[in-house]
Amino acid sequence: MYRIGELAKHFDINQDTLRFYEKNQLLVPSERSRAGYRLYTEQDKQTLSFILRAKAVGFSLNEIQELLSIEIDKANNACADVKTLVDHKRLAVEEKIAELQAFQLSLQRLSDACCGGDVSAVHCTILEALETGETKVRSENHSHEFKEQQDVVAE
Amino acid sequence: MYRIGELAKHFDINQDTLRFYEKNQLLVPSERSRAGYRLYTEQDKQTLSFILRAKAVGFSLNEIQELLSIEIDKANNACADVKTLVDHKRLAVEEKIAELQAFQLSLQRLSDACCGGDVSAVHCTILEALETGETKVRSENHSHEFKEQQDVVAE
DNA sequence: CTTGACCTTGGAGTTACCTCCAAGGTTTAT
DNA sequence: ATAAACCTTGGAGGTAACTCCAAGGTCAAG
Repeated sequence: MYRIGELAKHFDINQDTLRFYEKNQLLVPSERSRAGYRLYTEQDKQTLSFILRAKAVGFSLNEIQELLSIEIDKANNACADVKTLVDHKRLAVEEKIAELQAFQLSLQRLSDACCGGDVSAVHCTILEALETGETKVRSENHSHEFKEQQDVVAE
Repeated sequence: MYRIGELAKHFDINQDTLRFYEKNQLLVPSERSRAGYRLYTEQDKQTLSFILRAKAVGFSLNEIQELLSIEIDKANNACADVKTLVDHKRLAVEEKIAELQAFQLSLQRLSDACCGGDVSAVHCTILEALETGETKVRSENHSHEFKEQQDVVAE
């Protein structure tokens, strides 16, 4: 059993965040001490860990609640519905992974373009690294002048 | 050249979001028409695409700006610093990917535990699927007391 | 020349997600 | 038994990221 302060400290979050999660039914401590202190079980701790990790990869608290409330139960007829929901989430996660892997690759390219120095890359940004399959090589066209005026188009 | 409405429609976002991004220096349209209309180039469109994808995988606008402003330039002495930043980001992305893959796996298990029906799983939640290496099999302990979870997080 | 669909700006309002505060009760150490 | 370090509640405040609104300018079509 953890008290709110312990748990908060363990995950380096604010106690108020835990109270907030409780108010919003994301994480309700399994017990209360006689004095009314929140008491979190090991299971609660697991759940919190899940919540924080899900948050870190871009799920909203609403989505996380949705995930937490999924309970596949063969005795339940709604099983097919649940499966649909899960598969839907799975697709979303798959997309996120793909996005991140593209990121990963482009950051790698950015890193490689730098200092490592066997390539002739002179200039590179994340966008260029993402865009092109290879490290963008701009062999010396630094046309970084300011263009003074917005001389129109669009009639 | 795209006008704000076209671009917004293309990405299914609000025009005001684009104005907001401009105000916060995330995406400043390359040009303005004589009348003052924002004109976005193909390049701007690319950048927007990047911003939205980065957002989807949990980066804050501040972080995205940081990513966008990374410019590896061999002529620049700050190259090592940039490499450090990039590698740092790369680590963060790697972690996100790992998290998502764990998710992926557990969702898969959830899905498999359902309907597919060759296993004897009777009950399974995302937490249990994450926790255990195998599909959690609870052969018949339905302690489904009522949990009155009323007011779910906003709606 | 008017209509309607565009666009502009500044500023206010909203939502999600916390974070802080005040007033007070509980526990533990000295 | 008093201090400190915990905890409680309700409610206000804060930040990020939009989202909406009003008043008005632009532009192609009829």
